[in-house]
Amino acid sequence: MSDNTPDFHLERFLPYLVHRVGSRLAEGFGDRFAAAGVNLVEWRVLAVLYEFGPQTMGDIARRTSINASTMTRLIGAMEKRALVSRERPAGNQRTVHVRLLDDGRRIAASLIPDVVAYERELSACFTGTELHTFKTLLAKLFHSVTDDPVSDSERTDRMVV
Amino acid sequence: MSDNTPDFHLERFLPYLVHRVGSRLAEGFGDRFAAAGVNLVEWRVLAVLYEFGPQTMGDIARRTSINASTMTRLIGAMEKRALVSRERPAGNQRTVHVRLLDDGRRIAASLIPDVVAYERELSACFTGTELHTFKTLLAKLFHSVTDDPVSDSERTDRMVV
DNA sequence: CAATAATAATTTCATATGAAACTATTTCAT
DNA sequence: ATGAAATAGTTTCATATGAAATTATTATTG
Repeated sequence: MSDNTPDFHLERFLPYLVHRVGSRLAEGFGDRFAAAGVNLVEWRVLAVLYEFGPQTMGDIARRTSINASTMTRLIGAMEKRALVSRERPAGNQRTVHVRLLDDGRRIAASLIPDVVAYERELSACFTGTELHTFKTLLAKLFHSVTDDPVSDSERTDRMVV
Repeated sequence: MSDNTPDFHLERFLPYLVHRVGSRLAEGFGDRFAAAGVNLVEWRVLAVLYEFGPQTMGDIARRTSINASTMTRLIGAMEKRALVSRERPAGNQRTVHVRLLDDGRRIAASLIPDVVAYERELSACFTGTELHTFKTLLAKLFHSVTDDPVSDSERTDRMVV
């Protein structure tokens, strides 16, 4: 054993495993949105707005793992299509609150059954227990490598409501 | 219950969970390569060459989930830096065999301890059993959504050797 | 054994992306 | 309260990316 490199196998390397699964899932996702007139990243934005309600650019960026400058452009484009609205709230003028408009909400809602079906297809290889375990471990890992998943505006909303 | 949309929660939605974990892991990965003079996608290429030996452009593309045209550019750049070599083999002139050169192999080998350490940090939130289960489920899902992970040249290698 | 189809890689082209610089607003410290 | 630091979002700019067209080679089939 004069070899000092640890024994390493790509097929059991965590980032590799996650990356390839992520790529594959994203690919398979594509066509499901074409009909609704949105792409994958736009779906992600609609989904977090649908799920968590009105929120700041930064919150959406964090929740979708989309870069801030990309987010500016993305929300700009979605605003033009009247899927979302943008507003600087009176309370904090440096933030921008984004909210779903009717068309955006309609599209989001119409996609839910599709994505649920997609997930069901994907999960066909798992038992119910496996699926549950898998999701739990994914969430656990995510939280472990994340300091603050999401910040202010969500909390503000909770307090206000 | 006049509501016909299935109850849907993003935080338990498989593609969402995978995507955000993947993004996070990729981010954390970045700086570990800067010193060695390669970026994330270049690391991926080096890693599959290191693990699976000489192979075609297509094989690398499939294994790394990197698009074919991106791969052409990427291998071109790595060839210029003498990390890999490119050759049209006599047997099949329409394929291109890529192999690690000394510098590429050296860099790959030098990064292994780093990425192993990175994985260990990531896995700190898991028990040994959880980590094993997690990887197994990731691999299972990947294979389930994949027809043919990798094709010819690898098999050819096996037969020839 | 041509003619056609399929495959592998590359090139072109239009678009998407992220880092860094910039602007505006709010928070902090003295 | 005033100046300094921090934060949120946008803009600029250079680079990365993928889809489709292109070229070259190998397989198929009539």
